[in-house]
Amino acid sequence: MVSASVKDVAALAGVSVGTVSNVLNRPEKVSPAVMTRVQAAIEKLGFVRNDAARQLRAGMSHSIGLVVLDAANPFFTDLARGAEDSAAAENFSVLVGNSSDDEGREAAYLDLFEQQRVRGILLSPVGEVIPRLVQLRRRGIPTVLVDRVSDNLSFSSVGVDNLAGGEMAVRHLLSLGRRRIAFVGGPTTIRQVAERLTGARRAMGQDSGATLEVLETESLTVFSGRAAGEAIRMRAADERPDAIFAANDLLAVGILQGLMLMGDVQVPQEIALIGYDDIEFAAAAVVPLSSIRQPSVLIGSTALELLLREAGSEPGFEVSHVVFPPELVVRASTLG
Amino acid sequence: MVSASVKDVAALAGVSVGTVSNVLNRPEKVSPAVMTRVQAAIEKLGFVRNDAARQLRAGMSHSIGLVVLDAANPFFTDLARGAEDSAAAENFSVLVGNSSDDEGREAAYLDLFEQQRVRGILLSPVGEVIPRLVQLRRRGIPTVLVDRVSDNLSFSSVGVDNLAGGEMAVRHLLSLGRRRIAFVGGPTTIRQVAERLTGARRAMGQDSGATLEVLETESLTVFSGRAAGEAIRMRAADERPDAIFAANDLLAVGILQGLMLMGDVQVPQEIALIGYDDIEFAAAAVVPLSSIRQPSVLIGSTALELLLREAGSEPGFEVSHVVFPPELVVRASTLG
DNA sequence: ACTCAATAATGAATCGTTTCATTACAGGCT
DNA sequence: AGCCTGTAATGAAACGATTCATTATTGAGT
Repeated sequence: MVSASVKDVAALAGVSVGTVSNVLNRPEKVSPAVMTRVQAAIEKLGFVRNDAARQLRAGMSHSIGLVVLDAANPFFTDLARGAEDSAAAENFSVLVGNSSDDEGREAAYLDLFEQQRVRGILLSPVGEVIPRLVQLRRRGIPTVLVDRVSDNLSFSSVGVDNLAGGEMAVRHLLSLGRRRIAFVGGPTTIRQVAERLTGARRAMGQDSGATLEVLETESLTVFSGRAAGEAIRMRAADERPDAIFAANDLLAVGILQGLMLMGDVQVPQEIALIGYDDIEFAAAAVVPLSSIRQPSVLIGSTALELLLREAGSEPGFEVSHVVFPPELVVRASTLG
Repeated sequence: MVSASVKDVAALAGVSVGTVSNVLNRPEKVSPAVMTRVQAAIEKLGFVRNDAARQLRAGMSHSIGLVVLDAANPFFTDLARGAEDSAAAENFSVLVGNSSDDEGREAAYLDLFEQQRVRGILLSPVGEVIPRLVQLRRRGIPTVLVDRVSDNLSFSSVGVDNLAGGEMAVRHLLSLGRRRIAFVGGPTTIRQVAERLTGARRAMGQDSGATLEVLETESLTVFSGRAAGEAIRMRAADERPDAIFAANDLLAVGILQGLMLMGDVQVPQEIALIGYDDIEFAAAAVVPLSSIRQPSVLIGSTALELLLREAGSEPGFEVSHVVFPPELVVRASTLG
């Protein structure tokens, strides 16, 4: 026998299975004498609850599914930590899936989570998943969108205002007196990138003397950034921008390296640089990076709380949208 | 009704539940006519298997538990990816838990995984967990240790030879003609750190003209590294080491920044620097970092394969120990 | 026509836990 | 003694998928 069941425990303690269950779930209903007898039996047999059986009976699991775009990005690591902490406080656990920007993997995780009858799903979406989410909701599994706002109002969401963030970044660069701004980021099919760019354009609109150049990258990684930085370094000095807004910090770190190679271009003297996310590494870069902070841990914990609230409610529950304000963090890369 | 069961499908298709199950699990046993009828019913009702019920019946889940020391360290992110890919190939899924170097959290995840009756556990251990692992194995849940070798031979393990790695790093520094070597890392209670240091000492033994200084840090993070780097930069030039071996790449990145601040110390001219792990970021650092590569993805996939093999076997199965050789990767930080 | 074998479909039993209506019992009160 | 109340403990039913021994059906072979 591989593991003991309540029945075994009951037999050893000389009580009924119902009583064992009471010991486990409603200790106050059990007399002290029986209590200790049952506990001794549990101890002796090394009894461990079978979660599958509990779930089957309960009809729902005690887990939450989380699907992130990129498990290697510190932003999502932090977000996941926030969600896990909040979940633990309510005795839930979080299953993390990494979609790696791939619609197929995203769909596979949603299927898996549905089979597991998770209590709800936290999702930073890749593809056009709304119909699938509607279906899931109809089957009793609510979703909260994270790191994404505004677009489809029929699902709750928690995120940061990317437009405001983009605007804030570029306005900061303009306030330093910079006039030839470059936006580096891509692919622009990624919603967050597109929104930050829109925000940047909005900031430009207020200042007619300045220009905005857009350099699209293949991905939001350090390597893409480095390539972009080197491309800029190769230009004649008077063709370079005097400030760069990178769509995220990984890019910004790469750009920094591309620019400074051989000491060619000084940051911030010649080119000011600002990133997005304020990952831990931004502050630790060679030239500490200015950035637009997103409260990643808070986003995760808030989303989870919203989700649990929604999961416990009746259909027709009204969804809510939490938008945290982005915050400008100024460091050496945009001083002077 | 929140979701349909096999019974509902059977009723709609006008067959028995057993037949529905056959459609799902033994399609070859079912006549084409019935097949399509059942599939139509499944489609119509939006039937989704209930994983809890399957598991209960099967007695075991189709999941593997993985507990890592630090989800934010790219090394573990890569390892997890390797494990997930391998698992997916055999139709298993991986549940990831982050122990954050904390024995309590580690224990909590082991409990959770036992309740879920996972098929096996991949663990990079924090505390003294062997007794607990013995217990789990007795209950039918095998464990494979990752990123840890040699110590307890009663469990399978997959890792890299940290002694050899440490030796390799320091021998490389000596071969450059450097003589005043510093080892930066800590806390030395972390097994991997201690082993790398031992390896470093072994390399020193072969060269009597050289000295090894040990600088212990509080953690293996960029910030700890930066502090160590700054401390070294503050010394009089002739008291500085001429080469540094950092216990991991996060530290090395920090050290690099601490040293180069204000352009004071040149790497590698004045001080050569080598890290450990060869995370993606090492190659992308301002001065690309030499490092000791660990095949993180491969470690993860190998460990998972070992685990599944062990899970499918009889008790008494002999454990195995896979030790990958570390590999020296030379980049700009140790040239010249 | 009849037997036999092969193929399809059936449905009751099972996994382990929780729930809840029911029973058992002790002690207080008249 | 008889009745009532409240507390403890009971054990059968339920959750949903899978399995497997059994039954039904078909068709080939004589």
